[in-house]
Formats: sequence, C-alpha cells, structure tokens
Amino acid sequence: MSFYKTSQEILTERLRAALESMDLSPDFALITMTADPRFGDYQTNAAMVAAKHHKKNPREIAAQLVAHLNVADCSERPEIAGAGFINFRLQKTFLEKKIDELHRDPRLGIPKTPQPQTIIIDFSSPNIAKTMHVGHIRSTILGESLARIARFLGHQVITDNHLGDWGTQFGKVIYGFKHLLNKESLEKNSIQELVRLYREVNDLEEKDPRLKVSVREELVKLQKGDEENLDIWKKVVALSWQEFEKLYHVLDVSFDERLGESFYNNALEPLVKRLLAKSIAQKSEGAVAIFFPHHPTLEEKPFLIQKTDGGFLYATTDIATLEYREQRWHPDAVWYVCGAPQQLHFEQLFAVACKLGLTSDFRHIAFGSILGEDRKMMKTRSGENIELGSLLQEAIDRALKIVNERNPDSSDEEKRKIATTIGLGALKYSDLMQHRMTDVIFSWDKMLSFQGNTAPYLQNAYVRIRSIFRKEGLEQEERKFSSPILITEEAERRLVLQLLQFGEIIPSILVDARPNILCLALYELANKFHYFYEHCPILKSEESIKESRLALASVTASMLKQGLHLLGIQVPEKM
RNA sequence: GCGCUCGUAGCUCAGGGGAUAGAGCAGGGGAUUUCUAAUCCCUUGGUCGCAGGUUCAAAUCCUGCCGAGCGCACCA
Repeated sequence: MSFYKTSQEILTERLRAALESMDLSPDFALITMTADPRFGDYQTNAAMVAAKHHKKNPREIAAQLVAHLNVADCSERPEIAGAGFINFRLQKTFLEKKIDELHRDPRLGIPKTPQPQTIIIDFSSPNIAKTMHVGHIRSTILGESLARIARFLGHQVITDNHLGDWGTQFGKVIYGFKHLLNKESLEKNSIQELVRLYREVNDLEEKDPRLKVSVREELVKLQKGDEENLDIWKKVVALSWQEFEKLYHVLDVSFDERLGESFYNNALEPLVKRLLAKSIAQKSEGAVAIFFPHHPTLEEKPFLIQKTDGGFLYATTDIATLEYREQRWHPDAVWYVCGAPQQLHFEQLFAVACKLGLTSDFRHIAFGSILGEDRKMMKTRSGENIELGSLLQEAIDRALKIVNERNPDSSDEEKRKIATTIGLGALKYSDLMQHRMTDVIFSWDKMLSFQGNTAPYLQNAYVRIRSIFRKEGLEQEERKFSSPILITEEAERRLVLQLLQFGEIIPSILVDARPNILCLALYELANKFHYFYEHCPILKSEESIKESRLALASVTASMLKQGLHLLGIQVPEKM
C-alpha cells in the first residue's frame, strides 16, 4: 500500500489549512490543473468563491491566502492573477522528488480508491444464434475498459455477459434445425448456418403464414422443457458461444459470469405473480404492466412484463436479474453498458428497482451509434449489419498492409503479430477516444492514419523507447533504473508533469464512465514524449544526464503500456 | 404528441461555471549524416445553432425556439 500523494492532493491540503487559519471554509479549496501553462501548473479559484460568499474583494482575499499558504517545499511563490486566481508553479526539485517516487511505485503514482465498491458491469450481451456485429463493439470495448480501470483502482468488479440466449428466435431456429439443416455447413461455419436457418424460416413464414403455427409449437415445446428441443437449444447455445469466444479472445475481453436470459427462466413466472400481489404490477389490456403514475416523464410509459399470450419479456428478465444480483453480490453499483436508444428502458427498469427497495447505484452507461461516412447507421452494401469478425479481420489486414510497407525485413510471423496489435488497437482506440455519447463516424483511414490522436501514434512512442533500450542491450530490464531523474530542459519538465498527472486523471474516469479522458492524457503523454525525444538526446548525453533520461523514458514506456492496457490495448515491441 | 441525445474551425472531435475556446486532419512554410520521420517545429482558419435569463464570471447552468438523430404496449 503506497502513501503516494498527488501534487493536487498536496496543494489542496495546504490550501485547506490556509483557509482554516483565516476562518474560511476549507470547502473552498478546489485545486485544478491550469488550462494554459502561462498560468503555472495548478490554480485555484478559492479566493473568488470565498470573496463572493463573504462579499469581499477577491484580490484582497487572494493576497491574504497567499500569505497564509505554506507551499515553500513544493511551489514557487503563488501568483495572483486576473480576477483573483491563485496560480502555482511547482518547483523543479519537487517535481524531481515526485517523479522519483512515481518511478519506484509499482502503481506508477496512481492511488487506489479510498472507498472500494462492489461493481457489477453488464456488457456486450450478444444474441445467441446470431452473429456479433458492429452494434456490439462499443459495449464490448467500453465495458472491458471500465472493468479494467475499476479493478485497477481497487474496486471489486464482476463482469457479466447477459447473453440473449432465450426468446422467440428459438422457435424459428429449432424449426429450421429440424427441417432445413445443412450439417456440413453447421460444422464448418455454425453461426452462419444458424443465421441462414433463421432467415429461411422467416422467408418461408412470409410465403406461407400457416408455418407460423408449427414454429410457435416448437417454441412452446422448448419452453415446456421438451427434451429434443432442449437438446437442440443447448447445442445452438454451445455453438454460438464457441464463436463468440473466438472473437472475445481476439479482442482480449473476458467475463466473470455469463448468466444469459435463460438463467432467469424459472424466476419469471413467480416474479410476475409477486409483483401483481404487491400491486407493483397490474393487468392491462390482457397483458401485465408496471405503471409509474407519479413519475414526471414515465407516467404515460408503461413497462410491460407479460404479454397477452402469457409470454415474458426482456423487461421481466431484467427485473429478475436485478434481484438475483442483489441477493448474490449485494453490489454497491450496477453498470449497464448499453446503447443510448435504450435509455427509456433503463429509466423504467431503475424505477422498478426503486419500487422494489433496491438501493444500488444503478447506471446506464449509454453510448452513441457507429455511423458510416454518410452519417447513416453503418451497414454492408446489401443493407445488413457488418459482422464483428470481418470488421476485426479488416482492421488487421489494413494494418498488415502498412506494416509490410514499413517493415519489409521482419518475418511474416512478426509482421502478423504487429499488424494485429496495431489494427485492433486502432479500432478500439478510435471508439474509446471519443466522448461516449457522441456518435462515431467510422473511418479506417483516420484510425489507422498514425497521426494525431490514434492508437498507433501512442504505440509508436512506446516502440521508440523500446528501441533505445534495445540499442543499450537493456531489453527486458527497463525498470531497473533507479538513478534520479533530473530536469534540465523544459521538454523534460513538461513530460514529468504529464506523467505525474495520471494519478489525478485516472480516478476521475469513473465519475462519469469516460475512458476518453484517459485517451486524451495518453495522447498528451505521447506528444510530450515525442517532443522530449526530438529535443533531448538520450544515448549521446553525458553519463548522469543519460541515466536520468533513460529513467524518464522508462517511466514513460511503463505509463504508456499501463494506460493502454487499461483501455484493453496492447503495445508492440517494434512497428 | 411526449421523452432522450446531439448542434463548437472546411472535415473529425475535445472542453460541460473561470482567464485570450483547444487538438487532429485538410491548406501554407520548415526540420532528417536518426535514439524508428509512423516524428517534430511554425502558420492560416471560430457570431461555440438562434434568442432571452441566472452569475463577479456562461461554449458550459435555466427557459423558449430552430435543426438532426433516436425512443415511446405485447422484439431485444
């Protein structure tokens, strides 16, 4: 357990002390990074806020605050500027001390949360007997990244893949399985064959509506536990999961649980009965619904939990899931990483949770859509969803083409490995770097362009560092440097400051589930490293400077690797 | 009709009470006997959709309007 304190924490403590000694509320002590280096490294508006509160002159309060501030060990003399800002510029020796602490810290100066929580993250959730497509990518990548970040910060995280493994589609699939199956095709490409069956039954139904009766019978038989249909169902689930697992493996994504909808099957009927008995739900037009008469926006939006024909719905399963998770894990928070179009559903679901007396912090981590360059939902030419598998393959293929041009000397094996790291990294990063609510306009050229805020740009910074160490014959031991890091150039100062700020930035990601904050920080880190790299020779420098710069490069590499890891992105050794 | 989300540079996006609104791409100009130029430096470009309001301070919060997308009873 490290007792590492960030610069922000130290300044905040000092500011609180100063405020208290002036009989002002320490709650005014808010320290932020400056937007512009001209104003120093950190700033506070405390004087303005306090002045407002006590109807005094902000610049006078600022002057008094500065007089009471004890920061001689970390900051240059604080400066008062503008309407009453107090600006801090950290001392060189302080920065050197902090970066040395960070260098020795296995957590790279990123503190664990003081209040660890149990957090369930529900993400990805594809449908069985269908292919995963672009629509699943944001949930999968965002969810995985949030899970990694929350875990790293010390939370207990349970990831759950809530598979769509039960539902009306199985009537069609089972009917097709019995009458139209191509066994060879099932072995070769199981999901494709299952999708084909589903579509063919769909088409046949349209031509001959009488077929619907038979399809419906298969579904009912399955729901009643018919052995043959249950076997087919199990087989379909297993085959689908196999295919999903391949994709998750490629994506480097894993789950603690995969409790699909079928898991809650037996809970649904008693659940609806119970909700009716408690008058939380009511019969309505032959169906069963939950109403929210006192809710400002939901009063005209019923939440349906049982159909007229007795069947249950998505909502029913979700309520059962809510209760199951509560009983088993007693979570402090439950995060649903699911697209923005489903906001109403979650608003209703959480309102039900409230009626049931569940008090976890339920959050719908919503995100925008992935659009084509025409700004319409991304589809293939024939109007179908783009399969995730082919998307991943294309990312790798496109990267391979570039790697072939840049590294003609590497072995094919090595090139493929590099291309995989770069291609998938680019794809994931292009998704995570944007604010999650903004629609992504999908562009291969942009994400793989290697310029600007892209994964390859970050990976390249890492590769440059590794190359230096290779040249020195220190390939594996980059962290063994314990020589002090000296700040002799502005480029070094900027880089050090950026490195130190990760301890402040990373915990803030979870406030609103926004890994794009981390992306931006990593981009700035890479940018500052490149600047340092151009301006400060390392290997050619005189011994103590060389050791210092090697150490600085080493910490930078560790931070890049760790930061990208938290995004679910890997780094290549060469590229 | 009700609701949700979005509207910032030519394009793609950050910033979501704090100082003169920032990046990248595209456009213009420069740097390479290399520690990987997949890089770096300089530069052009903005009525933050519009109108009010709150505030010492608004791109940011509130209200209204305009525009786009999405969702609203038996799919998930």
